[in-house]
Amino acid sequence: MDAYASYNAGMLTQPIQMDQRLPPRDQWPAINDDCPMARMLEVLSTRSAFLIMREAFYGATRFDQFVERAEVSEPVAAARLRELVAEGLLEKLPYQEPGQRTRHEYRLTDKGADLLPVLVSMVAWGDRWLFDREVRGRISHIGCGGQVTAELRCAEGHEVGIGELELRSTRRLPA
Amino acid sequence: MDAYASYNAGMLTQPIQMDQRLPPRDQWPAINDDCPMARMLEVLSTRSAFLIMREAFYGATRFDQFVERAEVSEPVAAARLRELVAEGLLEKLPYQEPGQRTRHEYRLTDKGADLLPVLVSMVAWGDRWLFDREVRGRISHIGCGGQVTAELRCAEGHEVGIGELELRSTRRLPA
DNA sequence: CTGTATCCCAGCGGATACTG
DNA sequence: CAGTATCCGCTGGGATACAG
Repeated sequence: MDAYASYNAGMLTQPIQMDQRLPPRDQWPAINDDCPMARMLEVLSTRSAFLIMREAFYGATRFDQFVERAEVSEPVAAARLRELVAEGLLEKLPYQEPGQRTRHEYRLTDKGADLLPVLVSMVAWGDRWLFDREVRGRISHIGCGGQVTAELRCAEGHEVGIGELELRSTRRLPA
Repeated sequence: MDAYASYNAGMLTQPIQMDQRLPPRDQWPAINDDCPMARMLEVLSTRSAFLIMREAFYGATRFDQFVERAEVSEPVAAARLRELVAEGLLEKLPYQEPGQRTRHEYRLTDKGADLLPVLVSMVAWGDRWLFDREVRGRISHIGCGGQVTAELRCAEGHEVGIGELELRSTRRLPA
């Protein structure tokens, strides 16, 4: 029980089969190696990476746009863009406007675009708790125009509050 | 137009009144000072802070639990816990079990608990893109038992994809 | 316009040892 | 059990200058 409690410490980790025997303690994988949140923080580890991604969502595609709008220095922008491309969150594509030389643009990949719920929920939290406001109309649904937020919902469609959550530890056993 | 385009560079910032005259460029507030996401990253700036918060959600309350489960060193845990308490994400409460001396426990505040959508969306992204899986049952709704995820939804209840979003720049003018 | 090279500083975070 | 003190290496990130 104590072993399980300790082993299952990561809420945000992998599925566990509770009926299996546990391997020796020293063979347990590190919690953070199996935690998708911890791994996500390795991909998007720095403040500047978030800022670059923010501007990519807003529509920045060129190097100087990222530098100015994310308010980071050129070396930092270059490093983050290179890393984000390597991680597959952005892609660097050649394009050519008529009569211009070939240029490159940074575009969100599906993998990168799928981070939007993370950014949106961060924004919602910041608005509520750091600016003490609920901002409406920042992001809306094309067509119906409804305000878009990141909310916790269950498969049945119910909106879920923090008190209505059942958190199951889901640590996977090592192979 | 160019001025507006540049001034409005932050998708994730504050409401702008487009019909007002702009102040001189050098009086514009820094983009990141007005961006709730950037400000949120100051509060929760480090990897270890996220790990500590993760364990708080999972139920850790004591110092040694945070150290073991978040896999951070004692000095780091102490520093992060102190900062998170100062920021109001956790609170340090005295408690006493019968026959024991007074101890302290770290509890999520409302402000801290409200970060759950951020963590959940990070987890969902990590599961999908770093572990190549969709995990079901990690977090569920007490009562109906339905899987809980952080989704982008509009006020009308529609699930919103990345292509269906209208991002309005909402930068507030300086006072 | 899109970077790279170099220098420099501050802060994160581990290891170790020590205290109430 | 719950930290603090100290040391030290690594990295993020700014400033500046230079290059294709």
